[in-house]
Amino acid sequence: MRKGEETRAKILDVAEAAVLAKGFGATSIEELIAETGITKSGFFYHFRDKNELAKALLERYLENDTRIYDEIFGRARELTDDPLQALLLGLKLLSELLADLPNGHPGCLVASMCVYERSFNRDIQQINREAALMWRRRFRGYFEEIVELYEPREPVDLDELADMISTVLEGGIVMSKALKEPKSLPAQLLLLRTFVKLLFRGGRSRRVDASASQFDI
Amino acid sequence: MRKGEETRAKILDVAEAAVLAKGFGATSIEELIAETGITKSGFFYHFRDKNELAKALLERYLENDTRIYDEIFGRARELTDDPLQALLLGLKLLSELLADLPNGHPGCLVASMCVYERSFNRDIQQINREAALMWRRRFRGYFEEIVELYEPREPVDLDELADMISTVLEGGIVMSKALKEPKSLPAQLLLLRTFVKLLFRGGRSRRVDASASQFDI
DNA sequence: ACAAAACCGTACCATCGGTACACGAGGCGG
DNA sequence: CCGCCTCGTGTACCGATGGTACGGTTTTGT
Repeated sequence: MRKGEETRAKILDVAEAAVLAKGFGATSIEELIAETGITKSGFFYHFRDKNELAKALLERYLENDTRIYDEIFGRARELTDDPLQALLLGLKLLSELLADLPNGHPGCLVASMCVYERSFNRDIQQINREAALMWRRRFRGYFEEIVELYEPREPVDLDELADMISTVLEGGIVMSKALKEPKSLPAQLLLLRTFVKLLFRGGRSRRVDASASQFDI
Repeated sequence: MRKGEETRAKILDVAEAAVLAKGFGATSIEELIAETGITKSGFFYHFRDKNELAKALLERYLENDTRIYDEIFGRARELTDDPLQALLLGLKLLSELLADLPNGHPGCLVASMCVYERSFNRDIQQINREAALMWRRRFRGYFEEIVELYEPREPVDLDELADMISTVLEGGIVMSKALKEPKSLPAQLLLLRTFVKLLFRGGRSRRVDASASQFDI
């Protein structure tokens, strides 16, 4: 029981690295079992087909993703009472985390699977969609707290605003890879941070004491 | 000689649609020749291997891409003397164009090929990089004109700012596909437009007559 | 009319995803 | 200690695919 999950995890580890490096289609099962030290039968014992591998890969990736976001934005929230400051700090922390990755961001599995689209099962597309909606809910929640205190200088839809964080992250990953400049991704995230700052700061604050919002984190 | 290019173009048409729908790896040559009405030998007469198909595909895609940008931002530039207004108008026109695509943006080949990365030849990666740098130069040019007249409210790097347009476009495509909401991409682009507006407007204008910049396009 | 360009037909090969099925090591409870 | 279940191994096989090789044929420009 324990051993099985170990092997399974090892397959997923190897597969994730390969998929992020070469794409899902270019990752062969034979290559995975060679590096894992397993046989073909062994592989198909754990995963019925390649589709189920993709599913498991995606689910594990998203769990880890959620954990990281919870940690970063949770920590930011602990450090300040102001929701705007918390988000700005969270974006900065995330940017620093991304900048510290030695070889740049390895790539996003969601984006990787999005490219394939119709080659995959419906449930994978569903997982992808739910992941995007999950991100939207998360960041929208942050922005809802913010607009209770700060009036945006321009009218914006909170869903779209929330989506922009995911958009810049996904786009930043693509552009970082295209440019071969790992620093591009964290830079773009900081630029998005500037946008959030411009959007809510300098505008009329809805709360009485807005002095704290003038500090630059 | 003319006929050859016709067939070649037809192959590229079929291939582009297939690649954008299913990804490059999931697109089989046999499928392409079936839909093109050509034989395998005929295919390999035009392209030495799949790699060269990818290269031709990418080059053609980028030429078309450049043409569209030239047209849109050229038209915007003709309609106003103000570089900021021109860019804001261009972004709006581009957003409208993207919103009018019935099935949403078909996908970006650059992003599609970025995912594959190491499965491709060096020259494809090089083309990808040069495409990204080309976009950077284009948009940086626009921003350079702008900063001569408008002082940004926050200090920004012009390369990063230029990259953000590509970033939002690429990320918007990914998120649109993940969310299955084609309208997300044009919405994100308009949000980026809001950012540009906030960044340069309301700040001190460097020119004497800044009244025109207060019009909302 | 002639040569080059633009294919067609066929045969073949290695790899890959996937199936099927028989068998074996190891732990765990009874 | 027996038998069962988990977790695999080993082998053989299938269809599809990318790719090669090569000879033949049609189409086209000149």
